[in-house]
Amino acid sequence: MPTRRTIEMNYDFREIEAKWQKYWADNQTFKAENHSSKPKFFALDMFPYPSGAGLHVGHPLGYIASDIYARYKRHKGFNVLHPMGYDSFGLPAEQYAIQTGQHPAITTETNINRYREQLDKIGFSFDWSREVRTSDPKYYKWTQWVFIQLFNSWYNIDTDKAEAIDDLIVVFEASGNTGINAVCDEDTTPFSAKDWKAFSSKEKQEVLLKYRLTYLAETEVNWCPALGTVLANDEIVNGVSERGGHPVVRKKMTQWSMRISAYAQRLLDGLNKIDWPQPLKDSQTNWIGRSEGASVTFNVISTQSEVEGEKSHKISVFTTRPDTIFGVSFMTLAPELDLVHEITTPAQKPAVEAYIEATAKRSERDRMADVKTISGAFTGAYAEHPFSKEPIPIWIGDYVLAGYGTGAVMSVPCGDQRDYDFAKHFDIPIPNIFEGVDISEEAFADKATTIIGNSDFLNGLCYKEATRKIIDALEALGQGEGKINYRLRDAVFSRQRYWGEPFPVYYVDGMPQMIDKKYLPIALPEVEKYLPTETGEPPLGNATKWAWDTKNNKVVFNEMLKQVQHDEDGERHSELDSESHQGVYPLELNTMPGWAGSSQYFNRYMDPNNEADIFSQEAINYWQDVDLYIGGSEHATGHLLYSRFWQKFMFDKGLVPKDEFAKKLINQGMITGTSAFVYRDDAGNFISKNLTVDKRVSPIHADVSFVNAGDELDIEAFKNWRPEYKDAEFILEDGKYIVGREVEKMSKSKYNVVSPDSICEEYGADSLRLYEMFLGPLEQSKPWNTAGITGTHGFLKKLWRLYVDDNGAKFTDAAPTKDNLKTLHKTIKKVEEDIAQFSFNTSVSTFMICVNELSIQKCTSKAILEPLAILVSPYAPHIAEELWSKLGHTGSIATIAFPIFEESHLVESSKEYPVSFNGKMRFKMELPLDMSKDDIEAAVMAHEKTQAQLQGRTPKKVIVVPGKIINIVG
RNA sequence: GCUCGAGUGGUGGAAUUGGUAGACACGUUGGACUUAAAAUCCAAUGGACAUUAGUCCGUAUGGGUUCAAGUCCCAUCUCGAGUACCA
Repeated sequence: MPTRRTIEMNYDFREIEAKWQKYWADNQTFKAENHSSKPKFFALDMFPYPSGAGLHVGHPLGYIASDIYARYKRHKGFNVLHPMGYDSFGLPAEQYAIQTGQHPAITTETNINRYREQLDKIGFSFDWSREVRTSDPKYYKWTQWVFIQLFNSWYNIDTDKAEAIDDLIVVFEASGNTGINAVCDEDTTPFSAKDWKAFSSKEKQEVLLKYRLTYLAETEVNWCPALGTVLANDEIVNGVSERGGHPVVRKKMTQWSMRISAYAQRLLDGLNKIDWPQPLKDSQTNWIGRSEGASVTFNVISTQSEVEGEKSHKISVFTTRPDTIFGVSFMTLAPELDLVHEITTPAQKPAVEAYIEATAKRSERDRMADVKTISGAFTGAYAEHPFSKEPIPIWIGDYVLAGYGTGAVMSVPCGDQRDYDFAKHFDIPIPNIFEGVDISEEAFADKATTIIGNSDFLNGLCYKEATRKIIDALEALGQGEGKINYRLRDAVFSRQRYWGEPFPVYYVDGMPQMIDKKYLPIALPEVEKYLPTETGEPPLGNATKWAWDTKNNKVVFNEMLKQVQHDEDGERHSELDSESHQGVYPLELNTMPGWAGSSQYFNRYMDPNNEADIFSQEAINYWQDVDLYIGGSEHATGHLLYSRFWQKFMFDKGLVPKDEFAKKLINQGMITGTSAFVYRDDAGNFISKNLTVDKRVSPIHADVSFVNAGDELDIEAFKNWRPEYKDAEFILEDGKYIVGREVEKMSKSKYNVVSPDSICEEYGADSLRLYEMFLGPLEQSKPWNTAGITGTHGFLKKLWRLYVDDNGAKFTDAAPTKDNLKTLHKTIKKVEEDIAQFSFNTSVSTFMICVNELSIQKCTSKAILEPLAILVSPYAPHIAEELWSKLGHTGSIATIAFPIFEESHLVESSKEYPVSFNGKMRFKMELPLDMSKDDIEAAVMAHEKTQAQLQGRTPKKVIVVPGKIINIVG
């Protein structure tokens, strides 16, 4: 039993860490103030989804890095905002609810509590008074509120920002929509002020919906009738659902969409002013996919079969190569375009319809994955070339995607490989419009060396000139114009799920109405079952109390609705005539997607308990934006793009002062697990790894907790793991069973998960924090190996012994020696440089070197040991606090000023020069640093080893770089 | 296919503007202390040759630039991440 004395003298991390974690909580040490004379610093982590599996050692990596930075900034005199919260809406909780009937709110609460316990044990300096949870009605009230703001806005291209929909109505009333330059639906038709005034209220709402930044639209989704739900592309494998293997069909559904495409150019431009990793910026750039070119309209030539009175058709295409327009030998349409049915001739109808049916069966992903197979069908129709007036056959082909551009291309086989392959396959002519280029084998797509030929008025021109000239000609003809196209599509914002934010929306006459801010939040209703309804409605269709009473402004029971009608597809419609509804209307049944709650949480942290506003202007004006954001790169084109979009929208509305929410972003790398394998032969025996050569064995994952640092298996533990292993035979080598090891993603199913709890228990949080950083560069992925933690744990013990030994406190008031000061200041310098570059692994080594040197120097001087404790504090805060109090200080070390580096302690008078011969280092010699080049050369030449190296030769050249190196050539 | 990133001992990884390759750890080996173990401390540890002195090889591969290359240039290979018929 340890005496009081040994607890005092030994590094008892368990007691120390518990003590300081309690101190920080009791004293609210890390509470950030919204009023401060100090400069602000906002250090943010991507908040986690609280899964049932808890944290493994990979999760805290980024949190430790940002915590070190946050603590460092406090030492540097900043008012630091370092919050944490939970992205607590999501599918796993809902799945669990479906299986067990347990309410997702309960499992979510349980998981959050477990996360909190695990996070607390690691000693983070989070300001927990600012915690947010996306599934908390007090939080999602503001998610709903932002949605309403988006609904009430439209995008004005002339001012290049979002503006109030009310202002748009004023314009409509005065002059219709013809003078408006807005981002809106493609099918928006022109109307005058007079037309507008003549529209019914419903017609007006329909028109406005085409302009709103969030709007209802028919979207194609992957519908799985058996599961009664919509699936994401990656939930579909080989055309059937991943869960259950049910068939999936493409289906059009009315869903909320976000007009993010309005911000495409600004999202692109904004990348230039933020310090984010280049790969992440690249992937956003590719995702937005800007391409410059022209839109060209082709007239479809009337066919004899055309029904009388049918309007003439036009096909609009986008092309990046309008200069090659004289090389067009056919056009290709996406099979799903409605236009296809309208232009197909009777003779071609069977072939075309068969083809459309065949492509509908393939998922979008299948179609995209299969690049090699060329398929298509001729419609029998022809388009007219805008200049040559020649007829151009119109084909359909699944290599043209309905969702990109207009879903139609002008095919130039000599200039585009896909068009070339298509033309070859179907024996379509391939006219050559390039000067001096052979296209008998493949298409020619190099813009830089293009000289146009065989193209009427474009002959002899290069790509740039031809493009300019053809766009002018198209404009003169009224059949085209220069255009910039973006790949970025509007984002679907509806999910047929239960565990998400409800929309603050009810429907009158099928038109969506927003609920006033006063009555928010609209809380998730209770449901019996979390599955879709029998009629195929989303889970909220099961709610019995889910209607909006506009008289009393509250959610009421569905009985208050007079009737609910369903159409053939099972969709609920509010076909209640205005007499019968008595002011009660059906509420939206969809919920918001996972990214809704995470798109503005960083701003909410600034003023998380504000009930009147999303945040006060005072708070946002003080905190401004995120100074450092750390998180995984997997969010590159999801969360990080949507958040930037919402931020720009909020900026347009004057709600936030910055149009980019995070100045600096770092992607932490993944920590991989080192899986362990045992090898079972056909007889069921387990054979030690090195005896498996030439044997037929199957590797089986063994839990890594059964394996020691020497890869030896704890056979008893393994036998007790599973009943089927109870009586297994083990064939040993040298009396041991050795496992095989392999680096894989850390995952429960691979039994290679290491939990931070057991590490904290055995070695302490400070050891864990240091080790996670010591593993390697923050941004790289690296394998976890628990055995190595003895390195950082040993360092902490060594650090402790610098201050305390068996006789108690060691430190003295003795003046520091020159060596002591040199060691200290070398460390300050290196650590500050490392933190500035987020190179935390090298600063841990630097601490080790520092402590090794001070131990050798037998340093006991408080003048060294006090600043050292502060230096270490961001990395290993518990031990630093304890040492600080042992040094006689009261209160926390957290805001004590960081030691100041003084160059004077590092000034050297001499240098041990490496002396190289023909670039190879042979020996070293100590020389004064102020020695002139000539004197150095003379000294080196006089050295006996130089003569031995030269063996009588005369050097051709002697290179002296003062303070660096000497190289003798010859 | 395209875009981006990375290849250094048995392992994780160091190495400012080109200037002593392998810091710091883990592991391994030997030693001290101990009845023993743990803990701790000391020493060795890229490879080959050599009694020592020392020599040669060595940062994925092949070239190149340079007094000097892990670092710069060209080509190739391998691995990882993202993305995908984008007109």
